[in-house]
Amino acid sequence: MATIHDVAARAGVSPATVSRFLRGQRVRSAEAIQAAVDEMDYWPSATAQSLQSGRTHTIGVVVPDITNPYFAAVVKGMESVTRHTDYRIQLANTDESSEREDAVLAEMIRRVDGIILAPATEQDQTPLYVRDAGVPLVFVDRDLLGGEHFDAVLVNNAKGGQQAGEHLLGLGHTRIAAISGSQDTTPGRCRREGFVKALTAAGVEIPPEHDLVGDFREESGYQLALSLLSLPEPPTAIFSANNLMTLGALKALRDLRTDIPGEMSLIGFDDLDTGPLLRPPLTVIDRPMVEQGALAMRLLLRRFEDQYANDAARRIILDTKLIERASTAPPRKPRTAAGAGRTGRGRQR
Amino acid sequence: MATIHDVAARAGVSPATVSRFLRGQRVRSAEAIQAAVDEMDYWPSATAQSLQSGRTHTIGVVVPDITNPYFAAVVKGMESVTRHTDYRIQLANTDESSEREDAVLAEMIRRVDGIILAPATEQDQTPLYVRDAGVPLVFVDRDLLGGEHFDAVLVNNAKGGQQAGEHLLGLGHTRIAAISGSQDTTPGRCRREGFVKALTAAGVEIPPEHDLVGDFREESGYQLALSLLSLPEPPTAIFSANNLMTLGALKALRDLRTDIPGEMSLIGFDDLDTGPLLRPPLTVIDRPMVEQGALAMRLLLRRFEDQYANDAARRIILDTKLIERASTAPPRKPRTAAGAGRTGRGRQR
DNA sequence: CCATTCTCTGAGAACGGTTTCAGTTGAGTA
DNA sequence: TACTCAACTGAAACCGTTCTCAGAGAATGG
Repeated sequence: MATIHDVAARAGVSPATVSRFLRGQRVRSAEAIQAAVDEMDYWPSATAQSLQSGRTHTIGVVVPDITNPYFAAVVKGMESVTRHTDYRIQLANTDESSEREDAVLAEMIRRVDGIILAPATEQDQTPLYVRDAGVPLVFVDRDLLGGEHFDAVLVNNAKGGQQAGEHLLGLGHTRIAAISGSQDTTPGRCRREGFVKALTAAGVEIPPEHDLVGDFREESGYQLALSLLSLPEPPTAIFSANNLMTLGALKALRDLRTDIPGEMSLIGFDDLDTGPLLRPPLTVIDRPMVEQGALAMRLLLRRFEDQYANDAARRIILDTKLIERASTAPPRKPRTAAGAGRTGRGRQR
Repeated sequence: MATIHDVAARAGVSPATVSRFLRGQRVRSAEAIQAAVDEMDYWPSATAQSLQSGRTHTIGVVVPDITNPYFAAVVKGMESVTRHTDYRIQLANTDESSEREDAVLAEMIRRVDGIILAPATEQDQTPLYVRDAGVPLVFVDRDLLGGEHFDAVLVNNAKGGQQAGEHLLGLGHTRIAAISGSQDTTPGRCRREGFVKALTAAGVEIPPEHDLVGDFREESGYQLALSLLSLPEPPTAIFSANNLMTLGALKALRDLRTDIPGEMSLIGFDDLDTGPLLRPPLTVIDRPMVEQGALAMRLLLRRFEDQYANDAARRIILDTKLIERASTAPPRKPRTAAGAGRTGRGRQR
């Protein structure tokens, strides 16, 4: 690997002059230097430049699970922004584990200029430590309790949950269940709160056995849906708080041959590529995904510009949107008298 | 940010001694140094260490599209390996563009210790340049013409295509179409070749208008499926060469209300999370995904161990597996006499 | 008690760039 | 011819580590 000294020697100038030439300054021996650079196929060492400048031009991106299509889309959005800059992305998964997140962050702050994080829980303290280390931090998808002073790109989860609730109520459901996400994450908590709020406002109560909490993974959606279906009096509609759990719930309903939406309506949070192709096509609360990633990256890159470096935290809250497809419908038997007879698990076809 | 000099001064020793202590050597003033490190919350600069050692402990991962569930899974597999090491992943998308890939690689070789690449085309020359630069390179999913001297983790694409063809033939199809991927990629070319070979071996010809080539993206699957359906004599079965194009084809069939598998059988390459949930559940050629990523990463990390650094290239070729679900079935009317009547586009229900 | 080994230490030179600072050069002017 | 000033240059310091090497001090052996 040729160094700047080698090039300088070959061109008959000092390393300083080569450095100046490469950064665009006018230099007397430009041709000679260019020739030497070409002949030796010289590229400056990024590491040496980083050491000198104190900047790595690398952004750390920490997400719970890259195979979750939502996060894949978010990362793609980030990439679409960095592509036009000289920043690159260092990626890490936390598998929804705070410990893993702590380890990743502690490591990362030594090698990146900024971090975009979807924290594993709202209570994490490590992110505060990241800021102390002088590394700008942007939250995406999930917030932190006391995170108001950090940039963030979120969605109005409470309203999204509310939309889901109101949609089911509007169809006439009254026995409604929720499969929520981890209650120590912002989306998990807020989606549930918004959902419950909608029901309460309509005078519909959600009994504890219908108010379940999962962990955002497919398996928990599957298990919790199974448990709902085995209740003596199962709900007529389920709200599932993220894409993977919705998939799990769908599998459970399929396994038990529950008719959707005849016997059970299902509404999810976050659309899927295959959402329209599923049997039945899924009704979901949708939100911008790629855009969220792109916005978060732009927010972060702004922090590197002197004029914005000390601005107040910018909190971008995007709106959710109901996409009505065919997995929700009015309940088959509108609740008439108090049911003494227990509703058997129906078999279709 | 405290430096090793600050710590040394505080502990009353030289920087060299602090460095030695930190790397586990025995040192007389261990307690004093430890105390200084703790009090100042000192962490060595990764950049300075890199400059000194010549290693960045970073692996570049270059894939066409991280939102493709296959590549997301592959990356996750890689991450599951690096997690237990002190290597991290730098991620880049190429959007299937050779130019973008060239730019990314040229940049990357200056900042990573090794690269795992799914090349945009088989003809790319830049990867050879990567090796010249002394950066170990491993191919995953896709190979390079003349890439035999590089480590690689691939699947037996030809055999996979053949399996797909034989499956359709076995069901009795004779009017069979293929929606292949880019023919300048290994998987695109080999899957098609294997598929055609199976048909040819059975004496079934695939006319040019049934032998279509897409670009691995959903939209091309959609468009090509549409064009197949608009033929005067459409096929009774389609083989689609990757997950996204299969999704596109499925959407086209859905849009035209084509009955699957009644009117049209569909077999895809690569399974999807939602594969079993789709209407109908998809028959696919499956392959290990997470494992492929993990294997590729292990292959690469081996190159950093002196004892393996100069070993011959290791080429791991994994097997594909047919997963029979409900999107393939015998053709409704087994081909009897030469059809003069043109088969209208059927409407169901 | 001296010679020999062993263990630990710090100064200083890398690593490969950029930046500062004090020149040097040469053109333009009096 | 001497003087001024702008444009360019190179030596050396610096970024924060690790490594080399010579030397100091302690332990061991005779």
